[in-house]
Amino acid sequence: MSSKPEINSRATSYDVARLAGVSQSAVSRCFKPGASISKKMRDKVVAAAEELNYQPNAIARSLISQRSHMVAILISSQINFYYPEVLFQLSDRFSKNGLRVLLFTINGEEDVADAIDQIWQYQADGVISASALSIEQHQLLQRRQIPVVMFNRYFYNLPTNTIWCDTESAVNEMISHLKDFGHSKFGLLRGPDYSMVSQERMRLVRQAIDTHGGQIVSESEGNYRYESAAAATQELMQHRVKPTAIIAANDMMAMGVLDELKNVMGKSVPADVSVVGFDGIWAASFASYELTTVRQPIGRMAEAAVEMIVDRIEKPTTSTEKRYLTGTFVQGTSTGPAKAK
Amino acid sequence: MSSKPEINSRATSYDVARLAGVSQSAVSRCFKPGASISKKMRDKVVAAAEELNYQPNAIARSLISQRSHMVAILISSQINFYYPEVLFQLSDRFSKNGLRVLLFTINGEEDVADAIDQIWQYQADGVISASALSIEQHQLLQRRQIPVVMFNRYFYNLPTNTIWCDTESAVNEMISHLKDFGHSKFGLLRGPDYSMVSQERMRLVRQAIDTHGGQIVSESEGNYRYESAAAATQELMQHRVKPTAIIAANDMMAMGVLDELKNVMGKSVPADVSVVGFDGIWAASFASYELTTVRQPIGRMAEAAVEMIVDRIEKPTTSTEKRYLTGTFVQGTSTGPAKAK
DNA sequence: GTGAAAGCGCTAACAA
DNA sequence: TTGTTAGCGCTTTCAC
Repeated sequence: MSSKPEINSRATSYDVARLAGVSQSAVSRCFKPGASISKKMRDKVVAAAEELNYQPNAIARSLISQRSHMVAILISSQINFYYPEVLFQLSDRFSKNGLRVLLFTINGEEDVADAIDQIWQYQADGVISASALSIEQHQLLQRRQIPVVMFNRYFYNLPTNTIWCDTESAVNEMISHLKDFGHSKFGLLRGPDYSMVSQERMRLVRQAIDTHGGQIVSESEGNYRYESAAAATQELMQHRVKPTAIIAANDMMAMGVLDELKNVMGKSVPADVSVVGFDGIWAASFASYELTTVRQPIGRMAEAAVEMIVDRIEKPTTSTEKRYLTGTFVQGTSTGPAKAK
Repeated sequence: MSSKPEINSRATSYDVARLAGVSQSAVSRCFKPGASISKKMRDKVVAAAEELNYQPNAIARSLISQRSHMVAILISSQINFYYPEVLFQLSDRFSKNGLRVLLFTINGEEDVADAIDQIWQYQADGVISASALSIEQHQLLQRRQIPVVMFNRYFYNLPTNTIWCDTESAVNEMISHLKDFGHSKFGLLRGPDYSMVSQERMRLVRQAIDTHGGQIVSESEGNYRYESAAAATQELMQHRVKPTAIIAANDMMAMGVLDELKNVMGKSVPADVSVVGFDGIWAASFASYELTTVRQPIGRMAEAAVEMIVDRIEKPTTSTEKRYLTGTFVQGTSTGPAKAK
């Protein structure tokens, strides 16, 4: 009766072993899936464990087995609806895969450096980066043998594990859709210059406009955030030749464009101007916006990212891979016939 | 020259000690803030550590020191803009405090139970719960001596650490504001019945309506989510006596109400109906909504939560505390003069 | 199938 | 101030 450890103090595998009258290693085996152990032994141990409320100490386990079963997620803490969607999708899936999430919200370059150190110190098994990562930082992780999967970003000419959204055909559809509505004068709202996502999207847009005909009458740059769209919209619309359709590099800014046009400039969307975005975030589907956009299959991308990192953790020699998931064109009510001249 | 450990294999404090020609414990001390160590020794160790790219293994440190420096955050993964705001605020602050975040996104009751086990196994130093937690689950954490801070929820008659938003005076202002606009027929859109936040908000609303005069002509219930507002709005407006102002238990639903009224029912807001919400989430301030609402000081609440859990971690005997931060009334453009009969 | 024993990498007495 | 030593709680050979 007195073999119970102090109330309040946590039971260890030794306590369980003593109570069950077996060796400590037997207890360990009992909690290791697929270990060879007789039913009788298992029952004894489980009973003792239950009585003592025993659960293995994951920290000790990590130390000896060199596997923390923790995965780090790096994600921008910028207020932007895209990141939370990605984060929650990833997190939900990691827990289903028996992995814990170590969260690092990133506000600036220093945060990344710090996160990378913590990842190293805490022996995270892998990293998903949905935040800016420099080549040096990526290489540092590689040198430390920590598998990395980049979410929606990659480096040129560098083997990386990447989940990317291929929007080429969707962009084509989008421009063709605008063209069908009679649009030929486009305004472009780019993302930040350093953003590969923005570069790629804008490249595809230009290419599609070339193909389908039309011209870009004005351009401006935002920082992906809602607020940045207000000034950018003014800039786009102040041009001598006004665009009849505005293409923003992400939904967040497209929502800002729409709001500026409707609620500040007194324009009507899509009667006066059509607006399109990229991402397919949830908010873009709200009745006040109903954006026409190119949707990323965020759920499937998260699924793929988790799968990819799990594979690399289990088999570190697995070669790098880029997975391109196809984005889809989604027609909302933010686009309509171009206003007759 | 050959005392360097295998390239690729991580350096330990022993490797550093060997290279620096000192004892392993000296290395340990060097990385422990405030340990007594001579400058000369520190320089030697730091140089060796740098050469080997040494950083202490946090897992081993946690095992021996019984402090993981990890804090668990439980948060609903429901698609609702409120939670991500809270999560990012908390996470940013935890990293500033030298604590790592172990994230648990919660989809249902089972997820909570699972998270609680993981928290125990991973020896999280503390827990912030911004998700539903049963009394039993809370008590289990208490029995395991893990400090818990509840974010925006608490139990009656049970000592808990809680961060709560006091909206009483703001609600009064809100109702008085509506009254000034000539509103006297209110529609209430409650949150789920089990939600204390909703109960409290609705209680204060009723109380304020009693005080200022007016009647509740119709009521319905939603689940806090945007989508649930559509049907609820129809229900509210189908009543014989129609409300001129609708009060929703959170902004997310208020946005849904506004969209249903404007974009589906063809009403004008606030000309036909006024709409108010609770929370003060970022999206509620977008030009398409500009909700009149009661704002929670989310940043300060997060700050308080972090402070509270840090205190409890450092001094476990600290008594429980409830902190009530005051919400503020924010006037948007979703409210205006009541339509003359 | 089971037990004994050797660590994983670190911190924290305790001596010197 | 520094080094020696004993674990933290577990996994994993290795005998039996």
